[in-house]
Amino acid sequence: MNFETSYQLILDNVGRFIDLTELEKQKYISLLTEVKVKRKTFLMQAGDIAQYEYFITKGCLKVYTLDEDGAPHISMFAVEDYWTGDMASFMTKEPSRYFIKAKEDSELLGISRANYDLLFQEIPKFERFYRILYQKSLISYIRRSNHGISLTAEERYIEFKRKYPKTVNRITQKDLAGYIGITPEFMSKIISKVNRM
Amino acid sequence: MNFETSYQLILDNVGRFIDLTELEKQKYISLLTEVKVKRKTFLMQAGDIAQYEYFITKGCLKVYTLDEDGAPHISMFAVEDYWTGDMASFMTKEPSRYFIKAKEDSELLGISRANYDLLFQEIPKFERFYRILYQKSLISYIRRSNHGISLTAEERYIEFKRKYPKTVNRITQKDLAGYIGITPEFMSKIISKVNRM
DNA sequence: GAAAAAAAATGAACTAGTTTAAGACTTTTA
DNA sequence: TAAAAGTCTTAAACTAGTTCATTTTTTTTC
Repeated sequence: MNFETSYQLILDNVGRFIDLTELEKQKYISLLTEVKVKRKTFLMQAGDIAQYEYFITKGCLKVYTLDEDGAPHISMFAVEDYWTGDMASFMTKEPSRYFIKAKEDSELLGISRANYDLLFQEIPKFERFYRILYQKSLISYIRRSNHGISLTAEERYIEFKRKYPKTVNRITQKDLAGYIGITPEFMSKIISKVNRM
Repeated sequence: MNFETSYQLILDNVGRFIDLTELEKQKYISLLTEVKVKRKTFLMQAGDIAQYEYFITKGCLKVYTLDEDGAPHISMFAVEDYWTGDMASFMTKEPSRYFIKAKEDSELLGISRANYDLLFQEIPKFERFYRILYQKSLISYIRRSNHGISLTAEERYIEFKRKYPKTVNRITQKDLAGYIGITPEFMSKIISKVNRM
């Protein structure tokens, strides 16, 4: 993808919540870093300090941790038009416990911590953009953390399919199990049961 | 509690992230509504549209939903210096699925949706305040929704006790079970096991 | 396009957490 | 302050989800 196109994507995303002048758009874009990651390579690993927050313009990545037993727990699948990273590490500058690995060749736009801080000084309107972005994310995380605790694994799978019908086809059953919070074996059973219904 | 004191609490809370002039403080306070709720009464019920977001200056409330079987799922215990409400309903003006019930006589400061919108026009700095507030909440919800899925009930209980040692003593075991996501019977077993260790 | 590696399916034995029920203890209300 | 209502404990039978082991199918790599 040429960068014109990927800049257009991020400007459209920002444009949903705030209006920018041409000058502000140029300034904003000058603060971004273009990043490409090949399939099966890491954008970030546990132990790293998160240097960037990313906007995905192309591809698919998984964000996950490993528990003490080495079992993966997937916290999100990041696809086009999504923001990703480890915000806790990005803000505190402490080492992350997350891995971010590309499932497909992917293209991202990153903002460094220094530029993120600068952005608010240069274009204070971005406080509003992030206020609304975080507010919306918060609403969906609150819903997810309640659902996670009150629905059965089968219900969570049906919910995921309903909410992200395209993403289901881009990820393996094993990764979906890691997201839903069950073993791949049980995921397999659920899927064959749901398909039979 | 006199209102001087409760205003001081909310101004201190806001003051952690932004600096306000005396004039801005007065303006802000003029947008707030004082609310008292007696123990065992509701601040809000499922079906209501959330008219306010609340800051708690005194007391303890539980925020919960009921699932199809009528079983309660508690999403938070709100105590002094916390913010609460149903942000989804507050923003979209759609009916809430949450109940908020006082566990102790409580005092709150509410901001209505109209005043919340006005606040950003009058004191744009508040975009920054809420950007930071939501960002921090998001970080802790992301952590919680991952923990919820990867820890056992016993581990979640130990984690809760470590993180909110004071709150544990203000709520019943039954409510704690509703928060942890297990039955009161199993909560009872976990507590007697953990105390024996 | 063959070989190697990874993912998916299936089944049997197991465990964390639920359900139901009943009695003891504590708090609330009149 | 007695009665009622709610909370906590314990235990036995149950179910959703795990673990481990094996085979089949799909994807990746050279």
